[in-house]
Amino acid sequence: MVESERLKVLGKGPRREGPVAYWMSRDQRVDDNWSLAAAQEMALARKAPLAVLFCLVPAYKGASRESFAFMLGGLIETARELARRKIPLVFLRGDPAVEIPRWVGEGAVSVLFCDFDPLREKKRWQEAVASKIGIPLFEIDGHNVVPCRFASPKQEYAAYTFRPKMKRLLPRFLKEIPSVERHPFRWPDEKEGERSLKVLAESLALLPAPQAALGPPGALAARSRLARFLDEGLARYDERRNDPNGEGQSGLSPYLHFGQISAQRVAFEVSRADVADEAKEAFLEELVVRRELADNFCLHNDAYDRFEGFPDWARKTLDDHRGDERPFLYDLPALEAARTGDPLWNAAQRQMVLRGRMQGWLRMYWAKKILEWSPSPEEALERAVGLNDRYELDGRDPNGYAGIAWSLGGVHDRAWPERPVFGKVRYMNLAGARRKFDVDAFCRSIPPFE
DNA sequence: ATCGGCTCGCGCAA
DNA sequence: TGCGCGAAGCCGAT
Repeated sequence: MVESERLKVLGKGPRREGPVAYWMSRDQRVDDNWSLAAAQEMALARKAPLAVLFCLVPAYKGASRESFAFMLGGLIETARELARRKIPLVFLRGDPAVEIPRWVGEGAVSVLFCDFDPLREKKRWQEAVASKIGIPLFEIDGHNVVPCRFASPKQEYAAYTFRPKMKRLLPRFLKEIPSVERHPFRWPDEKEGERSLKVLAESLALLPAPQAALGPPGALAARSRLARFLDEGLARYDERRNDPNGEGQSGLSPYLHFGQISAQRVAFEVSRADVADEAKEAFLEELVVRRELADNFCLHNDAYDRFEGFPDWARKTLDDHRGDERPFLYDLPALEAARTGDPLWNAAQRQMVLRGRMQGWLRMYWAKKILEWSPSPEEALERAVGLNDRYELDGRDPNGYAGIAWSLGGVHDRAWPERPVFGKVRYMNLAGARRKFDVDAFCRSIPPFE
């Protein structure tokens, strides 16, 4: 039974007979998917067929072809899993605001479910779809462990204001998730799913061959990554996560971003793991508190990727320092090609481009240096967001926008001693990195661009 | 190696 | 209204 806390009615319409559909976007999995479970629950109650829709938006936010390949690889697995349960995955391409209503109308669908997503493009698509389809549109938040709208009704000032709310609510959401069963009511067009699978495979064939450095996509790969982390990484997570040398982090971020694994599943397994409480707390702090704080930030702050989204004190202090001399200025091509005077920054940039992921602590350092080396905060923000969205497998995600806003604009942070360019925004430098870990070993470990 | 100061504002206690 | 405290820090003093 899906909790009402996960549900928001985005569109209303008359109750009528007909198939049920789920417009999958951010949660691209079959297992542990509350939206899909809710859709099936309703379809079973109505003795109606069920289909899952996915609408691919070409060139979405400048994502790299490797990111698309990672997503499509996961979607093919999802399509096969759905087929085993006699549920077609219908694969559309184009503008969701056009394609979803068209398909819903042609199929005489009676109810549509969708995922929760706080980003503006997704909200606009959902609004457009809701206004066009004339049937109920139900949003289900199965991406967050504690549903975002329920966790807090406003933008949280910092982690310390959000953490107690999460701590209080988390236990009631750490539980088993209903599985999706073989659907007894057949979709009218039996070939629909097969045709989509073919289109998916063709789309994937046009993209670059999967690179081993990026890691394998899909729900199965995500589960085995989780199993390995529970086995080998979790116990020492607290001491190793901030060292870019080695495998201290879980490596789950790309899977979580595409919803190839459920955060609730990860949190549930971690909470039951046989390790010290400190290790669990440290990981759940990242997975739940920080990750879901990012959704909170984007949902309640329309300017989540703009200067105007920074807190007053940070905007003021950055304004005060606009005229400061910037001794090292790089243009975007120099940054993109990892040709700056900072070997650590260059290595971090290469790690992102070559592997589609950057170690967590380095992401902060990386973004702050872009502020230091850009003519204005606005330019820095645009560059950081653009590079992150393009090259990170987990780019185009609230976590990226919140992380960059933390680094450049003091979001969820506090004021620090005033200095050039940064003003009172927290500063980081290479000396600090050297204090924390072996910088040279890290730089050597990332190969140069050829 | 360790420590205090730097600095802002939220949220709670009073 | 006062007070404690906070994602990953820096820097200089001891």
